Amino acid sequence: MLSRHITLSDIAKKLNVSTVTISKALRGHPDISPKTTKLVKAMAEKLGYSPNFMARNLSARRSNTIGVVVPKIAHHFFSSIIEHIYNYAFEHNYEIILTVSQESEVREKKHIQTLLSMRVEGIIISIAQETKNYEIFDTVKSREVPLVFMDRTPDIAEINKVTVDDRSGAFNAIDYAIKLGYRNIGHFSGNTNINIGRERLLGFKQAMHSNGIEVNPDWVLESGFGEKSGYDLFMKLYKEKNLPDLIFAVTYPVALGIYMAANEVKMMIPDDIDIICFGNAQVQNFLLPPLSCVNQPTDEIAIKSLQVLIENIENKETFEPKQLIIDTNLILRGTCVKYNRG
Amino acid sequence: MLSRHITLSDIAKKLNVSTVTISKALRGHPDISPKTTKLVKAMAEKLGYSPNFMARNLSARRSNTIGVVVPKIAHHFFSSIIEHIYNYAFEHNYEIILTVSQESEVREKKHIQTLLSMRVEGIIISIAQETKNYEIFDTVKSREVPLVFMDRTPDIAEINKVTVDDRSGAFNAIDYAIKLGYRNIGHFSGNTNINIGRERLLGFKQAMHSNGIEVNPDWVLESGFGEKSGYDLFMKLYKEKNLPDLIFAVTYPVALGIYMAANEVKMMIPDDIDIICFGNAQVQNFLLPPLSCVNQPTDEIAIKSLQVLIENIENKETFEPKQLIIDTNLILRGTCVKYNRG
DNA sequence: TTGAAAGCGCTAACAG
DNA sequence: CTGTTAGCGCTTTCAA
Repeated sequence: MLSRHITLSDIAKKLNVSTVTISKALRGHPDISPKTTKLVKAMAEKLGYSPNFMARNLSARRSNTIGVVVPKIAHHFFSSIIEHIYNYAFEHNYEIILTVSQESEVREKKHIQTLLSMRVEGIIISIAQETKNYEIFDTVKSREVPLVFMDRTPDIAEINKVTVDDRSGAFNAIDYAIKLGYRNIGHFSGNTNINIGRERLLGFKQAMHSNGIEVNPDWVLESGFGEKSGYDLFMKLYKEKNLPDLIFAVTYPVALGIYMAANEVKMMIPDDIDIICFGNAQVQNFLLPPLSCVNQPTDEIAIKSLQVLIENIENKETFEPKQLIIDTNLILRGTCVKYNRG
Repeated sequence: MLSRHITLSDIAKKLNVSTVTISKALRGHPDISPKTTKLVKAMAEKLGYSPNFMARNLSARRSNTIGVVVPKIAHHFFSSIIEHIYNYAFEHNYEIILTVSQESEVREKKHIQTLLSMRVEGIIISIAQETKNYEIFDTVKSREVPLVFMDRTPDIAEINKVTVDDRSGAFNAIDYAIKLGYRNIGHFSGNTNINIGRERLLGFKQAMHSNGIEVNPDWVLESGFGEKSGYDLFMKLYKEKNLPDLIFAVTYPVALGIYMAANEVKMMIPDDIDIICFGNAQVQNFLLPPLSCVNQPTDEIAIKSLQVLIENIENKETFEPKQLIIDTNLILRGTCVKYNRG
């Protein structure tokens, strides 16, 4: 780092004033006369001054920075959410420090510690699928750093949460499918340790029950949220020669994994096996066949999460934890073939 | 921020030693006896101490942090690269500050200034498509902050660059297509202001020329790198009733835009119109039809970029700018239909 | 082996 | 309007 960087006192010396004057002038403080302010700014510009973020924040005791922890980034749902978070934060003058846990609890914990170390003013997190120990969140709380759980949340009371209505999203999808005539329906549920897995599974079961259909336990399989899970589970059922007619995939990547596996064993979607998944991505329109899904509005999730967080940051004393639930909607495309033939 | 955070002196008081002892002990400095070190660490743990990143870096004059600027994030190429960068940085004990320019020159500049302000030790950047003014990069240079341009680079000598071999990637794809029998080939070239647009266009033209085929200027269209560009250009040609047999799309999103447009006007890919694009994504296998592409190894791009950067950071005195060029390979799938029928 | 002193670059009080 | 003083939390000499 070595001081190739201009400091306040460099400018001060040039102008024969104190560093305080410079500091104030640069921030447009009303103490300083317009004349001096102009002069100072000009000199700063000329010298290529760039304020030392760390010194400034250390001194001012605030960082204007928000930490974000997501499990994955090369995944449409998260990359889209992150993009929205960046945009909104940018408009509201917060910096974002993004970290990626890679679905690892250890890494997640380390990232949170780093963020605390950076003295971020708040954290938005979507927890890793393997996360079981919630102590670290207590740590965050004890540091009085506002925290918002987004989409993937642990089961803790009195926290800020922004989730989608997973249960009714799943319910509506399956209920609709049943009304179309599907009976043999399976569900690749991801990890039911996490709310999204658990709730989607619940919605699935409720839809089955309320339509008087038995759930076949062979077809309701738990695993992860990625391509590999979809691929592996499909292959398992394929080898057992025990495939349902329709699979409800807990995420879009899981559905992709099914496409991959089906493709490999030359089974045709949607005729031999059909799919609906939770989570939308534009590209689903162009899959072979186009993939039906439960749409979760990523922009709304991102913006609401940030709004809650900022509100919490800016009204620490009076703020009460908020739980927002965002609606989903069913989008029917090439899969869910009975819809198209109906 | 208010001090809900434990400091060195909090620990020091508890233990009746100086902050210096604590500081050293915590960092495992050999000055301190194993006994005290153990005691200090235990107490720090107990109190939930987390070092103040800003204070530490301000004092130590280094941040152990690397800044990254990308134009987009909800795009497989970049999200994949970023994921690799995170992983590699994590292993090498650097923090990553990721920023997204959204293809905007203004935002890009602001982000770079923020990164400088944060005193990052180096920057990896993939420039926005509209960026024309390179002054900011001189600023970075004058601050002696190592800089690596990744994939999308400006035309400046004496800089670190990690790019793929865009020209021969494009050349090979088109040359191959021609040998398969295609004659009426168009190219949606993106923005040729940037190396990747320019080089891919060049490769395209060279392949055409070297096979003695005239380039039809109506079919070689410049625009952006996103879905919308592909969509708009396709619609333009469609309305003019002047479509080639094969379109070479400068990026995967541009190709997706073509899928969207073709779908809308009920033209069939690959029979009515065919596509090859630059850039790979796993999901391309499952498009209707699967999309042929020039594959760019994102892991290699990411890791090499970071390696060059870290080398530059750690050997500032002796380091010489490096230009790495990474090979591509052609992946033929459902599009490029003559291949499949050949 | 430990600690006192000084300072990183900046800002918040308070005085002048 | 401007400057002095003090201190944010930490690390780096250098002395004890």
